[in-house]
Amino acid sequence: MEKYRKIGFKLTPQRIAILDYLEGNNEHPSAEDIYKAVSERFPTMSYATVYNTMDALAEKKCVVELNIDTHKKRFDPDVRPHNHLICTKCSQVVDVFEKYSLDIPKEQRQGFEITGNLIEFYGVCIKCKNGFPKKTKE
Amino acid sequence: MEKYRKIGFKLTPQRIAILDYLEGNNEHPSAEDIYKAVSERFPTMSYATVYNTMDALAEKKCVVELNIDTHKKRFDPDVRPHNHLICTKCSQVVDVFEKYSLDIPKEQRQGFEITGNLIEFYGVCIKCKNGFPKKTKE
DNA sequence: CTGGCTGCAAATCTTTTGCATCCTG
DNA sequence: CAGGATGCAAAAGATTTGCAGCCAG
Repeated sequence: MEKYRKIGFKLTPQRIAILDYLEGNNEHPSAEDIYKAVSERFPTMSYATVYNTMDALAEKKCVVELNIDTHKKRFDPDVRPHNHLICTKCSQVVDVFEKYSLDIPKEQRQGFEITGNLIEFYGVCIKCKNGFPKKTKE
Repeated sequence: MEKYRKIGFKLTPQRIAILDYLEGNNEHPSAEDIYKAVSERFPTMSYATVYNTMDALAEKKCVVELNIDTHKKRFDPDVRPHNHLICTKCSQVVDVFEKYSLDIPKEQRQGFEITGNLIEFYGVCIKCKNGFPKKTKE
């Protein structure tokens, strides 16, 4: 926790509650997930605070924003380089730490300077395969 | 054009205008881009029609929906399997047709049945590198 | 004490929906 | 001529913003 203060991230009770929720969380929660979980402890918690906090954390590279859903940002508190495996039925996202080194042949780079890559694997998770899909909106 | 009618896709003047706009377009346009371009010819064109048409095309696999931006869907009229290279400064997206075969070791699959993958390469395009970034909102 | 943080409400942006009308096949 | 498509306006969902009051450093 001290590390946050050191990098100029002011710790408030709300922020600590969010950090607690994110600690070790590998469910790639959305802003809504975070809001719902944390507002149980902080009934006055607002979305503005969730978004502010997540923006600040992303800026300090303490969290990664995922563009997996089109119109719902999700957050990954694990900032180690890794890829994702996404269930096409229930949208669950799990981490894949296998390393892949990918290169684009020069002829195909179109002048870009490559800085990195992200692999999204798609599949069907074990629950959905067995006919017990986790409920989601879509 | 005949091929659309054959697969049960009813052709209206608006739809033909959208298809014309998409033909050979490799700029991965958003609904807004499509709406703006096509409504010049069809002043009464509505977003509802753009979304309806794109949904219908996606369902017939004539177009692919891209989740590159968080809350702005983009469309790719090129349905051949390929990956994308995205400029982190101006959000331009270019196609990469190099083939990569990626596999997740069994131990890391967590019971998933893998169906596919998508690679997003990140980089800085030649214009942004040279200090002439294409204007975007963000 | 001061600048950054909070929380409410209102605004914004993208996408969806309801529905009466229109027109392709 | 029937069923799907259109287009308007309103609704919905996610995120952002304005701003007054609060509190960590």
